[in-house]
Formats: sequence, structure tokens, C-alpha cells
Amino acid sequence: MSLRERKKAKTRALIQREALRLFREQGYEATTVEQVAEAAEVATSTVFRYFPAKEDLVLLDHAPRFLEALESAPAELGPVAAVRHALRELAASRTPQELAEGLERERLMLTVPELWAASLKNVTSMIATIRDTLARRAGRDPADPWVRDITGAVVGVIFAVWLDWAKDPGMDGPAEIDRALAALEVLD
Amino acid sequence: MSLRERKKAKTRALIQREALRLFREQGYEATTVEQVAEAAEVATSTVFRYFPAKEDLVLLDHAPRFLEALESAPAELGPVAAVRHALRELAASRTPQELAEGLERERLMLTVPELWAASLKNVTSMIATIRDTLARRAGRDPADPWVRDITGAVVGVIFAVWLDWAKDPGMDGPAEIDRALAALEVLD
DNA sequence: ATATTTATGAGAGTAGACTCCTATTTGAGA
DNA sequence: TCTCAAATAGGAGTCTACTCTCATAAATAT
Repeated sequence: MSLRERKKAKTRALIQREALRLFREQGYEATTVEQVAEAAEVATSTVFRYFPAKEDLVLLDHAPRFLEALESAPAELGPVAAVRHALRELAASRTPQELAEGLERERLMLTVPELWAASLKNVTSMIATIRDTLARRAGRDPADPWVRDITGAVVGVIFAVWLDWAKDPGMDGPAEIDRALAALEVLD
Repeated sequence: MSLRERKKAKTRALIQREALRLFREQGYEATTVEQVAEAAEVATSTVFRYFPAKEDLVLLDHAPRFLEALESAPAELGPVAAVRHALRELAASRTPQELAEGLERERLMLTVPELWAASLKNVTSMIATIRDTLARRAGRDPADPWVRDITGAVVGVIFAVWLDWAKDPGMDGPAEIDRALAALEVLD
């Protein structure tokens, strides 16, 4: 990785970090892109060079790893069991530091309505991808009602726990999600 | 109802109707408030007098009627069965015209991300209320994980069907939701 | 009919997201 | 060290949601 690339990655991360901090401190809409630029000590145009739109500053990107894990889960597992498997694997593959950072960001996203709203586009496309993956695993059409219903239930349950977790960081989120999903395995 | 009030209601409805038409025909972002004003033959400032923000042109909530029905569902029904019951009752109480109008608006809301985002606050408070109601019916604490998980699964499934319905208005949404929820009754 | 209250139109003005251009800096390669 | 390509700063400019003001018109009350 060249120096140039490293610098770019660093700048990008810096901008995003400062943006999230400001969003948390004073709200998403109340924060202007100019303020983000100032905080990161770059020009406003530079912010837009890295992030095509303000809402893109909020992207969450550990989705690919989850999808990968879901894809490569043992073929004999049903959809719900596969999701449980993938989640456990993902949790295990993350360093404690990564986990804390991820939790912080997710918490921020879930507790600040504007951020959640801003990331809705990503969330929906992520849900669609999960659905496609589950369909492929089961050898069914993604339009299949059964696939849709299972995906809906799984995502709904995960979100429900997630929301509680965001409100009470003391609880063991991953364990709760696992337990909640276990109850859904009757659907497999 | 005075003449003045009737006129206001008429103007308001006219603005909203024209707005929805334009949003449907050329997209939400691509439609300016000025165009809406022009189509409704009012001044731009008049649009804002009736609707504080562009996104408010789309909002609506028939939530109260559903919650009422849920509250008064037979006590012996489990949570999922109670939700099914309430939904059936709600569907029966709406005229075909109301149903079509509602669907049109929901469709728009679900397919345009920023509209969905705008109504997120209402949606989350609605989910919280459903959870409270289900908890009361079951004689449990709203913080109970079981209540949380059931609510999450139910809401997740309904949204999943809703999204598909929005994409394919030809399908029988209420029936699909009922079928999907039937599969969840094992959790009751 | 007159006075008062309320809704509207018209337009000027603000703010902030986003684009585009140019001069300047900075890393990469010879 | 010198040269070239890429990245940035700085700033001017656009677009549109949204606000404010005031004069006019329409509805209501007396």
C-alpha cells in the first residue's frame, strides 16, 4: 500500500470519524458539511470528493463480512440456523476493539433517529441481500413468500433486540440475539 | 362546518392530491414544491402554510384504529393471533376506496427512502405501543424479552410483506400478511 | 353596510447541499 | 534532483427547501 493510498484512507477515516462525532453531539441535520470539513481540517470540496453525499458519511460497512459468513454457513442448516451461525462467526472474528467501535457506531445510529433515517437506504439494500442469500441457500426463488417471511421475522427480531441493546449497553447483545433467533428456528 | 373551513379542507386535499400525483409520475426528489404549487394552482407559500415540510405532503397514520382493534381482541388469543384478528377487523372496516387510497400512499412511502425516513419516528413509536399492548394482553412486563421478540418478528414479517406489496400492487396484501402471520402462530 | 378577522398571492431573502474551476501542494518515478 | 500525475484548498456559483413580509381579497360578525 503506497503512502498516497494510506494517506487517503486516513483522511477518509478522519472525516467520517469527525462527522459521526458531530452528528452525535449536535444532531445530523443541525450539522453542516462545512462543520465536518472544519473539524477534519479539510476543505468542504474534499469531503464531497470522498463522500458523494452527506448521508454517505454514515455508511456502515461490516455488512460484507456478515454476508460472506452467511453464504459459507453449512449447507444443511435452515435459514434461521444459518443466520445464527453467521452471527456467531462474525462476533468471533472481530477483535474486542473492533467490536467496541462497531457497537458504538451502531448505538449512535440507533439512538439518533436522524442517523437511522439517513442509513435506511443501506439497511434496506442489506435486507434485500440477506433475502437473496437465504433464497439461494434454500434453492428457492427470492420472490418466494416463505423466504420473504423468514427474512422479515429474522430481521425484525434482530432489530428489536438491537434497539433494546442500544438503550441498555449493559446487556449482552449478541447472546440475546442468539437466544431470540433460537426461538425462531421452529420456522426452518 | 363553516364555509371557510370547508374551503381550507378542500385546498389542503387538493394540494396533497396533486403532490402525490407528481411524486408518482416523476419521483419525489425530482418534484419541486413549486411544481406542486403550480399544479394545485396556489402560491408556493400556501403549500408551506398547510404542510410544514415537503415530506409532510405524504404522511398519514391509521395506526389508532389498528391499536384499538388489537386492544379489544378476544383475551384468549395469543399475541400473534390477536394481531391477525385486529388486522382482519381493520381491513373489514375500511371501504374499498379508503383501502385503495391508503395503499397508494403507503406504496409511495415505502418506495421512496426519504419518505420512509421521515415517518420513521411515527413508526417506532407505533411499534413501541404495539409491544406495550401485547405485553398488557399477556400480563407480562413490556421489557420481557419474549414480548420484545414476538413484537419484532410480527412487525418484521408485516413489513416484509408490505414491501413486496408496494412493489407489486397486484397481490392481495392483507391475505398475504395473514398467511405470513399464521406461520408465526407457533410462537404464541 | 361596515368593520374585523383570516387566507392568499407575490416576491424577496436565507441556508445549506452540491458542482465546477483553478492555482497550489504533495507523493511517485526517472 | 527534476518531472509528472494526483490530490487539495479556496472560492465562486447553482438549486431548492423553507421563511418572512406585506398588500389584497374573501369570509364572518356587528
